[in-house]
Amino acid sequence: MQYENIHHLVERYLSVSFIVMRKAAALVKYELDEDMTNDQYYLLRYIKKKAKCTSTELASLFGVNKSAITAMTNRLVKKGLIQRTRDQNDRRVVYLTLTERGNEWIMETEEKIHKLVESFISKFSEEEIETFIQTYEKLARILQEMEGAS
Amino acid sequence: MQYENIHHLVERYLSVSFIVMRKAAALVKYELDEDMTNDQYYLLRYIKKKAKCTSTELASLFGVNKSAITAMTNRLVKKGLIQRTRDQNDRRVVYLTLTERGNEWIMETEEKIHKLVESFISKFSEEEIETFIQTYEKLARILQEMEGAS
DNA sequence: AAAAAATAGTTTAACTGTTTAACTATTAAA
DNA sequence: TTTAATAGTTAAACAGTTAAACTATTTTTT
Repeated sequence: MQYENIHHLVERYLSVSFIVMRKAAALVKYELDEDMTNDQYYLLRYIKKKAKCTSTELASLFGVNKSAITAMTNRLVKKGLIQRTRDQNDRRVVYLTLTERGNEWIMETEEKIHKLVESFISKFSEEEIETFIQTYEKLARILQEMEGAS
Repeated sequence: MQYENIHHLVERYLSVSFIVMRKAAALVKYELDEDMTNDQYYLLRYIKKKAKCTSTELASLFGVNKSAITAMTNRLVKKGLIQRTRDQNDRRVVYLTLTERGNEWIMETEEKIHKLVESFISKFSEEEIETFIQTYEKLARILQEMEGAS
């Protein structure tokens, strides 16, 4: 498939995705407690959704080495927001779960972040945002497939 | 404006934007030389586009403190990819420009990154991608306005 | 014109996130 | 029962970030 202005489309995509990434990150950061980072928020958010998960799973989700996850989880354990428990059937595996404090923190924070996202999503028509998210989700699937292929 | 499933839309947006951000970053990184980072690519890309720019401008673009830009530009100067020159009219101002090597590097790299982005953009119909980018650009404008307001 | 305030950029210390390589412990496969 | 593979950690080195204090210069106020 070949478009006339493919070069221009790519330029627009690169510029806009960079800007949205940085500005959205800044707005999310603004909602968090002083001592918490965006990555820590996304990590806790994921554990909350899955109830429990492993380092390997997080490394794949974040697209980083497992040792990066070890470092991040160490900080969250130190803060008392998550805990490690070994699988009794396969003692290589370590499950990460939220502590009570971790659960409270992510609940409160999710509320703030939801309000933030609502505040800009509500500036689009329902049809526009639905179409946008559908294409975005298709893009996510394509990127995940490409990762495996390359 | 109130949607029925606003909560669900926000959840989808948060999940998909996180995944696309991380996976796209991994794919871009894969195209770069070993010793170059994504942020360095985006910084050089911006200087190329503007021909010359200042720390303050980059700090605003990246949404970070000026000292973060100083650190980044120091590394790029050390690598011989950019250079600093003082404005003769206002000697507080330092302009950043590409060196010849910096220009060559960004030209080669832009070609690789364009091919990468084309490879997934071409999986959408022209109408779908045009609509998507338009909404994405509208989102970028909204986020930039919000930043000023908050 | 002199003093005060604002602007552009740098330095430093401390921290988060990241990779690579070497490592431990455990389980699965030959 | 060796050998492989898997799950996770450690340590060193670096990129990116913030906050606060700083230098140098220009603009505004009085």
